[in-house]
Amino acid sequence: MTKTATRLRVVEVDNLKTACSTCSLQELCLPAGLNEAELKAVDELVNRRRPVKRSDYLFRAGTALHSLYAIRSGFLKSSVLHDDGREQVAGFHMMGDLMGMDAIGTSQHLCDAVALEDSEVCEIPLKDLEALSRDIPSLQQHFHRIMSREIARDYGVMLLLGSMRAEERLAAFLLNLSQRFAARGYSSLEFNLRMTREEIGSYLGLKLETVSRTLSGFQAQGLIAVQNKHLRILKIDALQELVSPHGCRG
Amino acid sequence: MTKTATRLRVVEVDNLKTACSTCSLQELCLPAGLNEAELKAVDELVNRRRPVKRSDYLFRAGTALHSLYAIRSGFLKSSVLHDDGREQVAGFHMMGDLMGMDAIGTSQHLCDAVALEDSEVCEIPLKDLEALSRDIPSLQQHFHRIMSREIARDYGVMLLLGSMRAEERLAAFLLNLSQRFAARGYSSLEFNLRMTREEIGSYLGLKLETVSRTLSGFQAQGLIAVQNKHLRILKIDALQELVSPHGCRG
DNA sequence: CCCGCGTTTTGACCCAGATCAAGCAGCCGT
DNA sequence: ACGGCTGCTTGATCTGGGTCAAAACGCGGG
Repeated sequence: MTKTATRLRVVEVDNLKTACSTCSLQELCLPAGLNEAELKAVDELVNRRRPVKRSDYLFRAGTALHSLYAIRSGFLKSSVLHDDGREQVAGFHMMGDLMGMDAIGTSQHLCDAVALEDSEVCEIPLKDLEALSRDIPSLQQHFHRIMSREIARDYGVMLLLGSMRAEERLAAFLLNLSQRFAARGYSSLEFNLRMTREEIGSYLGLKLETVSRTLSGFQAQGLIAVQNKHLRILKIDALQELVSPHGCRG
Repeated sequence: MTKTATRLRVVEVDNLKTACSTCSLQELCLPAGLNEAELKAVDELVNRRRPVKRSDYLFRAGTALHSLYAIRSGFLKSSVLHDDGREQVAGFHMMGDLMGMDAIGTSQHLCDAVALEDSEVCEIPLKDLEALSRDIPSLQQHFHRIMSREIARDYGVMLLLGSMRAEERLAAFLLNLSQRFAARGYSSLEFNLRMTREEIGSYLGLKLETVSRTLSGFQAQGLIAVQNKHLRILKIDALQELVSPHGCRG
C-alpha cells in the first residue's frame, strides 16, 4: 500500500497518548473488531493532534480541504456565512464528532469551524482515510455510517427549522444536547451551555431575545433551571412532551 | 463473495438500455476515466431498474435499507414526518440524483420518498457499492463526493430556513431549480414545477398561501411569469439580487 | 361534455416572534 | 477594586407570515 511514508515516523512516548487504540473516544470513533495490524494502521492515520484555542478557527469557509477532524475534547460550532453577513450556525460539535465532511464534494470548506472553548482535534488526511478504508471494510462502513448520520442529523434540523415553533425548537435542542452528553458519559440532566444565546438562536432560527425569553419561560414552568450558561433539566419528560405531544405516531 | 449471483443474470437485449455505459446520466452519476472492465462491473452493480408511478413510495421511513437509488428519470420528493403528522419536505430530487443516503447510518430509512411524477430509478445495493468502491478508487471518491454534496446542500437549506425571509427563500428555491435543470440540459428559464404549492411551502418552511402570494408578488414585479405549474423566469438577475443583495462579500 | 375534487388565488384578520430599548450581571485585564 | 465590555434579561411595540374563509380554476373520470 501507499502509506509507507508514515512508517518512518518514530513512535515517541508522547504518541502513546495519541494512539487511537488507547483513546477514550474509541467506541465513538473507531469501528469495533479491528485486529492488531489494523489498529496500528489507524493509529498512524490519525497521528497528528492539534489544539484549537477558544474562538480560533479550525478551518474557514473557502479554504482548501486537507483533512477531516475528529474532536478529542472541547466544543466547536460550524457556521455558514450568507453573502450579506448573516451567520447561520449549522451545528455544535463535541468530542467524538467528525468535522469537515461538507467539504469533500468541492475540496473546499463550505463553513467556518470555530472553537467555543479550548479544544483538541485529531487531524485525519482524507486521502489516507480513503486509502485505508479500501483495505479495512469495517472502517469504510464506519465512515459511510458517520457521513450518513450527518445527513440524517441535517434532516432533523430541517424538520426543526421548517416546522416547529420556538418552544418546540428549544426543547428539542436541549434534549439533543442532553442525549449527546449522556452518550459521552456525562450527566444528561446538568451541563453547561458552551454557546451564547445568540448562537443558540442562530442554530434554531430564532433571535437571541426569543431564546432568552423561552428559557425563562421553561424555568417559570419548572421544566429547567438556568443560570447563565449552567443548565439543569428538571422535567425531562415534560420537555419531551413539548417536542412530540403525547406519543402519537401509530 | 455474494455477487456471483448476479453473474447468472443473462444479458438480454433490453439490458443494453440499462447499462450505465450507455446511459445519458453518465456524467452525472459515474466517475470519469473508468476502463472497460470497471465499466462492466459498474453496469452489473446497477442492473436493476425500477419504475415508480406518480404518488407511489420509492421507500418509506422506518423500513430497512436495501439499496440506494439513482434517479434515471422523473421527479421525487423526500420528506420527514414529525410525530404529530406534520410533514417536512427535505428535498426534491431529479434525474442523476442519488437517494437513500440518510439511511446508511442506521440501516433504516429516515424519510419517505414519493414520486411526484412517473419516474424510473436504478437500484444500487449498498453492500455491492461498498465492495466495488474498494476496488475502484475513483468510484469510492465519487461516492464520497456525492454524500458530501448532500451534506453541503443540507447546510444551504439550513441557511435558507434559519435566516432568510419568505421572498429570499422562494427566490433561492427558483434559482436552485433553474440551475439544476440547466445542469441537465433543460431550459434554465422555463420549466414546470412538479410539486404543489404546499410541498414548496413545506420545503421552505412557509405556508402554501405565502408561497402563492409571494409568487404572485414576483409576477407583479415582472420577475417571473407563472401559470399554474408552468414557470418562466423573466429577470434572473433580479431574483439573484433578492437572495444576495448587490454582490457583497468582499 | 359536465361533474366533482384537489389545487390555487386572494382577501381580512391575528399572533408568534422580531425589533427596539433599557438596564443588569459576569468577567476580563489592569 | 474597578472600569469597560460582552452577554443576558425583560418590557413595549411592530410586523411578516400564519390562519381562516371563500371563490375560481383546472383536470381526470364517468
